[in-house]
Amino acid sequence: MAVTGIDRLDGRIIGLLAREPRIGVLEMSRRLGVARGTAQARLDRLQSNGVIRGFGPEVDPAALGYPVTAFATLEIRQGQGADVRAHLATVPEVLELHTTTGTGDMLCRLVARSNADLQRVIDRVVGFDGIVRAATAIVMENPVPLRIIPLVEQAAEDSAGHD
Amino acid sequence: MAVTGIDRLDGRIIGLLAREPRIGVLEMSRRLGVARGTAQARLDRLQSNGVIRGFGPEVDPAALGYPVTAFATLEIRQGQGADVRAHLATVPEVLELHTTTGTGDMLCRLVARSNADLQRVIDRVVGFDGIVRAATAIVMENPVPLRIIPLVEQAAEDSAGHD
DNA sequence: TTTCCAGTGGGCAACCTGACCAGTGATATG
DNA sequence: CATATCACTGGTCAGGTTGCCCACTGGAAA
Repeated sequence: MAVTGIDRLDGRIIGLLAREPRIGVLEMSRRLGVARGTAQARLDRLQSNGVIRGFGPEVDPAALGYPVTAFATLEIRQGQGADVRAHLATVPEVLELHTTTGTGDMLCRLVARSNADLQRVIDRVVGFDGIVRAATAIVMENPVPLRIIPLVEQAAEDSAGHD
Repeated sequence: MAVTGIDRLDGRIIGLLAREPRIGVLEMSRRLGVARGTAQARLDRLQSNGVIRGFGPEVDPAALGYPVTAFATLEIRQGQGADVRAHLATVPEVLELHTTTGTGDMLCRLVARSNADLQRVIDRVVGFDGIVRAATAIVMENPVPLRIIPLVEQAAEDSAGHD
């Protein structure tokens, strides 16, 4: 079914939702200048498409007492990948894990209560047999926090031609 | 301001919201077995605390036509940091940017329409004077997608003692 | 003891949702 | 050309939810 293109209206819906997440379908249709049913249908489609995965609460780890973020590049012993994945999944401070090409085999995002606490987290992460080596980079600043709107706008424009 | 501890009830609220984001305060209070006002007040506090940053839609880049994710480690020429940050902020495919300690100076998350397209994105990213060198790791699998619930539970348990 | 705070349980009007429906214009399809 | 199909409009409806109010309770701190 080709790529799930989105048009400008879809883009505006996502933008609106990003700016004011608690907005209802009715208010949304008013701002967009379309009928409520249309806004409803578009939103339903975006969700069943998988373009919008959900509206989960965005929790700030810092506010939870975990102000330190780090990225760790892990080198894995051959054939231990599955075990390492399972191990890392049990560590709450591992927020995200990817397997990658390149120098390391895996990349994970960690948080900790302090720089000192990061040592504990890293020990727990690498204290597992399949992990050969770990290189950690502590995050100092976050000039661009995780964002999606510019990409949504790009995608909406791209598909505008054949729409 | 001490650390913004959360207790078990807060933890359950966040968990509930994560599982069923479209749930209302009334239904939430029913599930939690507390009065509606309590659920309301807790939720308000979590939001003004900054623990819950918002309820923005989670958009899947893959569904938008960007199925390829990569991480790039950038080395920056001394004193060019601010310029590079500004440059990267203008690239829609840059989803996230951090300045870090360690081998590189910055780490950014990229998406692209294909492996071939990733070349275009990287060219655009590094086609800027202040960037000395870039090392890119393409994401193959994502065994642990960005998550927060385990950490929330951890935080809720930790503060349960002195609560 | 008094005050403060979080929580309870209830009530109220206004609003929103999900579900319908008939009608319209544009775009395929025969 | 006639006919489906599709997305959209604009409207209705009952039922649920929200935001706001109130009085009351129990625990903790001053």
